[in-house]
Amino acid sequence: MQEPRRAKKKTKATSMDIAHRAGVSQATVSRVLRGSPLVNAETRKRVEEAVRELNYKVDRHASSLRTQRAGTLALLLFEDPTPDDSHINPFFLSMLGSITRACAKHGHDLLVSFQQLSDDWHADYEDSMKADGLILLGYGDYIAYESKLAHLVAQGTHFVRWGAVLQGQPGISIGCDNAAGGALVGRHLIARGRRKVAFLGDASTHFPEFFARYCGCDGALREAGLRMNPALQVDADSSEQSGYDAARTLIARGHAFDAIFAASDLIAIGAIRALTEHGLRVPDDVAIVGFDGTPMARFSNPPLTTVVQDTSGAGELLVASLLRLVRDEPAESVTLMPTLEVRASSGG
Amino acid sequence: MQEPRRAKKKTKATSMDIAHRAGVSQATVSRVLRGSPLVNAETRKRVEEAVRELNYKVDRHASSLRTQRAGTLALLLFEDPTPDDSHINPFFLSMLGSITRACAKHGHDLLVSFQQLSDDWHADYEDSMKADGLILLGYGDYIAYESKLAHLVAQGTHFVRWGAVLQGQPGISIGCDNAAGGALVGRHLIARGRRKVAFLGDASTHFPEFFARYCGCDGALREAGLRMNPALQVDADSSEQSGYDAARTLIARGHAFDAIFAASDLIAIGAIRALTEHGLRVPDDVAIVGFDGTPMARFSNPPLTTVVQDTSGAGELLVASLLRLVRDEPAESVTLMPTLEVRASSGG
DNA sequence: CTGAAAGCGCTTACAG
DNA sequence: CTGAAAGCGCTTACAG
Repeated sequence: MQEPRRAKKKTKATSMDIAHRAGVSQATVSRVLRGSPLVNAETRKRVEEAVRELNYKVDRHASSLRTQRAGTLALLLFEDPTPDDSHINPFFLSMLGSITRACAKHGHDLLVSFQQLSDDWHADYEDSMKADGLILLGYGDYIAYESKLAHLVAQGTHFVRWGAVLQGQPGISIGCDNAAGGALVGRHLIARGRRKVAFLGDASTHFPEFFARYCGCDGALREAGLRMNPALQVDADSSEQSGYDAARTLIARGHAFDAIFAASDLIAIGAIRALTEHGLRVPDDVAIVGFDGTPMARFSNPPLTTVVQDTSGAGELLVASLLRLVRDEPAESVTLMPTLEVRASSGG
Repeated sequence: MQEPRRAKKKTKATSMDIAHRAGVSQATVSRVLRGSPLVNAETRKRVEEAVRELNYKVDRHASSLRTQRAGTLALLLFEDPTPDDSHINPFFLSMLGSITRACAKHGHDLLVSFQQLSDDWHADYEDSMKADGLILLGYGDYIAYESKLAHLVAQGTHFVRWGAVLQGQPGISIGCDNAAGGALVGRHLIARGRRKVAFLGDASTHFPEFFARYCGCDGALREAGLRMNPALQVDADSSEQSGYDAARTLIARGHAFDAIFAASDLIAIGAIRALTEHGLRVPDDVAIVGFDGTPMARFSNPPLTTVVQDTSGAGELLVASLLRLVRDEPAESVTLMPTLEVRASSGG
């Protein structure tokens, strides 16, 4: 007899209970639940009824132990530059949303974990059978990052990452066409009559996403006989504070500029704050364009023109590609086209 | 012979492999890995070495099947009013961050799932042994919600929820002391010389969090011989658009007001936009205070005074309480004290 | 179309 | 302190 100290959960039904109730073997119950065609329609109906009556759910661990499939993916979210709580880049949170939805659509569960880029990664999700594969999300110094990717490949880990798609890169990546995005910005600013475009964000091979945005914008300027001026580039990582600091540095240098291309929306919003404090008007004195298409771009003052990344498409593609890898099917890196959303910060 | 079509993952090591290598029984390997004291120090060392050499990880499914513990919690995030992708309330995303961290700290994994409040919930995470318990996050019509909570209790599901802590409520809740937060706002506005305080947000038992904020503010006004004027209350759910619409409605009503207490930061930011469009200055003509303490409050223009909820404390408490329930230990509902962060939108 | 049986990789009484 | 053995709840060849 169980001690009824508190409302005890009644013991969970097993496939044995279902079998008994439906008058079939336990193997047949399993066949029905896995959707095997090898079951008589009548039998199937009896089993399904028993399943409903007892509110039976297949035990995930028993099933996974037998099939050697977890039915789960793991999302590793890197948050290196801003280790302070709750200050995750909102762009990655949009990605998290779309990845979660894509997982559900593909009938998989999603484990979420935050990682320091510097840490040993929880790549052991797969070794412990907790997940069939990994989705890596978050930027950081790519040079350090790449060797870890190579390590994952060497271990045979199934993974996809979000980020710059580069030649000869280990593993497969899904990323925004950052150069195309940068070109959209360059052409837009030129069409608005701007000539001296500053860039806030690291622009080196250590941060290939930002670098490609820079180069794309430069390419568009060159089409118009202009070019980016390295004296108007200031390093910044993707945070409001960093954007604020970078804009102040830019102003302090004393070179003239009439537009800022910020490598991310957060940087742009920090830059607007710095410019406003300094008595510069946006967009009258300086046009500003961000990158990412985060919700806050719409609410900033003035509303921010931004390059919108296709987060829904990205989530779906990340999940679908990873599931292909898990099934040992071929998959390849893909680049997604961004779009420009014009708002008041660049003259509307 | 395996077909070497592509780099095959070498077969995963099992505890048997470790046992063989360390020259002990498989049972002893298991004891070492579970930290049993019933192992000789020498033996332990040999086993640990073999574990390291073969990069062995305990198989989660085998372990969980045996122990009947998943070692995993599930987070159900409701997003009813705004089903459009990527527009999740940033406050909940902060919560997600802190919950993730708290889970890691307590040695548990976290499954994340988005749910429609109207749907059948994925309460079956526990029935299928995928998770030991549920964390419920997200507001919505509480009246509809409460019956679902009662249902979960009746089923013996282990869960905690974030939200208003009410008398006689089913299950346990962790929530902000919304009335105290409202009182902070009321006293602050009075101290700034404001007298006619409008409220943007539903204020009924259907939305007990907003309602308590309203009542708390009203209580503070009464201490000063004033009170909230129902004619200055406009319904709104927690979105920028809804805040914008509500502020326009408020203005259209034509009653004088010199302050707005917005039930959330998103509502406040929408309200600022509406006021600005209408030629009203913040804070000179109207002081505005939000609620939540989201990152965007700092970046809004003007920066938004807001009631900061303790998301780190909340995440930790949610996880710790749920784990107590899972272990059949007593746990109870708790209310967390918020703080007021004063910025320029209320006169600084 | 169905059942009996083996086995996935652990954990933990039980016996020594 | 250690090993042999049972068993967690499934899935899937195998035999009929």
